[in-house]
This record gives sequence, C-alpha cells and structure tokens, in this order.
Amino acid sequence: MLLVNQIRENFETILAGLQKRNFPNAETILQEVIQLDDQRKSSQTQRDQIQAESNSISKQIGMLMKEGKREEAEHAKARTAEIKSQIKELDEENSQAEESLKALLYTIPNVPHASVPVGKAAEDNEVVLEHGSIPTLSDDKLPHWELIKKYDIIDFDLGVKITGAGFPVYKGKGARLQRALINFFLDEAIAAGYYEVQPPILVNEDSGYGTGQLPDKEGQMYHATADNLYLIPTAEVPITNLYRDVILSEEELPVKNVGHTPCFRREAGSWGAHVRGLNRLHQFDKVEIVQITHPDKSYEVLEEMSQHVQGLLKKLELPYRVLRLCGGDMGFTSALTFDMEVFSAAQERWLEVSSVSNFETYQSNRLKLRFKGADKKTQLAHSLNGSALALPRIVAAILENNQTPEGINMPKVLHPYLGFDKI
RNA sequence: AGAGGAAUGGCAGAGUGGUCGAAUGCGGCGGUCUUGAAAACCGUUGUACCGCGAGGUACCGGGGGUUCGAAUCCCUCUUCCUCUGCCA
Repeated sequence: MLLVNQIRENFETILAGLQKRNFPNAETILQEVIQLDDQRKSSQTQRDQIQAESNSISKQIGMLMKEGKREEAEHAKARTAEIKSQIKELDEENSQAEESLKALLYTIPNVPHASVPVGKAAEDNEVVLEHGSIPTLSDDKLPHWELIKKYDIIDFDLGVKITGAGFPVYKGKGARLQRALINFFLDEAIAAGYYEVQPPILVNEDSGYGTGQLPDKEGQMYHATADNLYLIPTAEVPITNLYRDVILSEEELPVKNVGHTPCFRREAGSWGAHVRGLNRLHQFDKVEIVQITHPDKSYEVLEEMSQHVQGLLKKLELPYRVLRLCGGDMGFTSALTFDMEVFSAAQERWLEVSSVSNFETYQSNRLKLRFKGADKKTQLAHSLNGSALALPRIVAAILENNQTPEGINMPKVLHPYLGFDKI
C-alpha cells in the first residue's frame, strides 16, 4: 500500500498517477487518507499524553506504598480512575482511525511509473518490441487442444472426472514435457544467479495481505476454510512473504530467488470461448523469479528480469512480443509491468506467458520488508517478480508452432531434458 | 491426536507485581593501545508511532483480562520441545 507521507508530500504526482489508472474519485480518497491520518495523529498524541500522566501517577503510588504512606496512595488511586476511562475512549478512537485508514489504503492501487502509457484496456498497451518470425503452417494445422488429443499427451476429460474443468492430466510425453520445461526454466534462473527455493503452496492470511492478494482478490484464490489457508495463485506470494517483517542489510541486496510451484486460480467469471484448452486453467505450473532490491536499482533490475525472460523465449525459438502495460491494464500492486506474449500459430493469437513487474515499495510497505543502509537508516526495499515462465501457454505455442505431418518437433534446447526430440 | 514443559533484545540467558526497554555473556559498531593484527580496556549497540524540539507512547510469541501499576498473575490462540499414539 501507499505511504501516507508520500501522499502528503507528492499529492499532485500521486493523484495524476492514480488518474492514469482510471482510479475513480482519486482526489477525494487521497484527501480522506490525509484527514484520517490527521485524526489518527491527534488522537494518538492525546492518548500518549494522558497515558504518560497515568504512568507517572502509577509510579508515585508505587513509591508511596513503599514508604508506607497508605492514605496518599489511595488518594492518588482515585485520580487514576478518571484517567483510565479517558484512555479507553481515546484508545478506541485511535484504533478506529487506524483501522479505517488502513482499510482505505488497501483500496488504493499502486502509482504507475512515469513511463506507463495512458489507456483503459489491453488494446492500449504499448508494443515495445517483437522478436522472431511467425511460422507459416499448412491449412490443415491444428490448434493445441486438437493436437493433445491426437498425440494423447494431455487429457482434460480425465481431469474433469477426478477434479473438474481446468485441471488437466498430463500424460506420457506431455508429462515429460512439463517436467523438462520446469527443469530448463529453473536451471536457466540458477545460471542467472537466482537461488532456488521450494515454498509451501498453501499460505495463511497474513501472507495474502503481504503481497496484496487480500483483500483485493479474495474470490480469485482457493480457500481451504477448515484451516483458513489459501492455495497460492502464484509463487510470488510465498516467496516474497519469506521476507515479511525482515530487515536486510544493504550488502544482502539484491535478493534473487526462484521457485517452481503449481498455481491455483479460481478464475471466477472469466471463462469463455477464447479460453479453450491450455489458454486458461485452474491449476498450472510456473517458475517464478523474485528480486528484492535497493530502491535505486529496481528499474535496472526490472530490465534485467525482462531480458532473462526474453532469453528463455529465444532459446525455445518462440516468436514473442513485449508489451508495456497501460494504466488501465496493470495489476493493482504494480508500478510498471512488462508482459511477454508468444504467438500461438494455429490459434493465430498472442498468448501472455510472463508478466514482469516492479512493485517499488507497495508490497514492501505491507510486508515491512526493509533494509539497513550504510547510514544505518532502515528504509523500505523494492520488490519485483516475473514469471520465468508459466507452462501451459508455452506448451500450447510449442505444440502449435512446431507441428508437422510427421509429428511435433521439440525445441533443441529441451532435447537433453526430454530424452526425445519429437512427439 | 493425548500428557507435560517452554516462548524475553542479533544469539545465549537472568528477571515471578512498581524505579525493567529489561541484568550478564557473546556477537556487531566506534575508540585507546600496536608497525599491523590479536588480546586487554573504554564507549556504543532493537523496532514503530507522536512531537519543531526537549521529550513522550507502545512493543518481553499473538489476542483478551485482572490491577493504580504486568515480562511477571488469569484466560485464549499459535509455535517449539519431551513422552505416548499414528503416519509418507
């Protein structure tokens, strides 16, 4: 969430940023934030003062008792009764102001970076670059949902039987392709200096709040209510929360972590004709990279992460493009996001396979993720993450783009991981 | 899952109702000494909020309670340890 002091100091800039996101009533809401914070401050000042008085009386009572001055002590006790009720009142006022302030701050998205284009929806995203050539396929080309049946490598019907729609069963070479991709992505990340972690895939409420899935996207996560745990929608959640309530030392930056996890998304209300096959699933695998950086370095690192993801796509020989998301299409917590899309040649569609974002201090403020610099001051770090990569759409594109009458050719780079070169 | 024990500052570990934000040791940082280092000695060493400042307030696993006053007493939750049971 945003920092109140930032809102106070850069009111106009933040207002303009929120407007770029098409965030309604931004001005009123920002003013309300400041007002609530003023309330909070004044009630706390009062409370602290009266508490100080009470503390000093209590100390006096202690001394009087020691000296055996019973009567004077009793007299002092009488005075504290009044103070006590006042404290209770101010306490309530204070915590109420704090609560409403926090609740309001939770509803405000991150301020977009200056380079974020104005826009309402996906059409307004800026195409930064395109790479690779789109393959020309024969007229009898098949979309991946046909190919997986033809070669019997992914079975949606079996998934429906044991779980439900959107939970495919990968079989034979399909399963091996999954495993190959995961290992390839992990190895590439490790070679790029990332440290591998294997986090839990269920997280508690605090973690959900830490990275911003709660309270904003409550309905998008599977909720194990018996234990009040959430299935992760992305490894970003557990991996970034590793650093919740942590004060790093500056030398430890940047922290570079990578992890593979399954991801679970309810995708409530987002199904339609265009999400056939692997295009949208409730469960899928993803390798996620997360970095925690010094605020001065985060945009440099964002570029580095973008290059890393592009490197993977190049090695997989997939045509891709990079988008700079516009204000209206960006995630709630992000300041700047690049999406990578691959071209899936039978569907003739671009598919989002990665999203690389800089959250600046938006997450770290919630997480209380700080670092101590050479000047011994603690300050909030910047957090970033990106998919490197999400599997299903990569699989879709590999299958579609490389289909031939003799079978589907696997990208060279995967051969050692697969143990075969063709499906 | 049942029985018992425990949770204190970066770590170890005192503290069982008042002057305790908390002894002591280790570690860290600064200094003295030294050609340099070690040792020794001296000093310093948590986080957040409020306040222009002086300073104040909160925090001893989380939440609640008793009390004029809680690290200390009570309730509750969580986590860890030991034993028993179960189990990949």
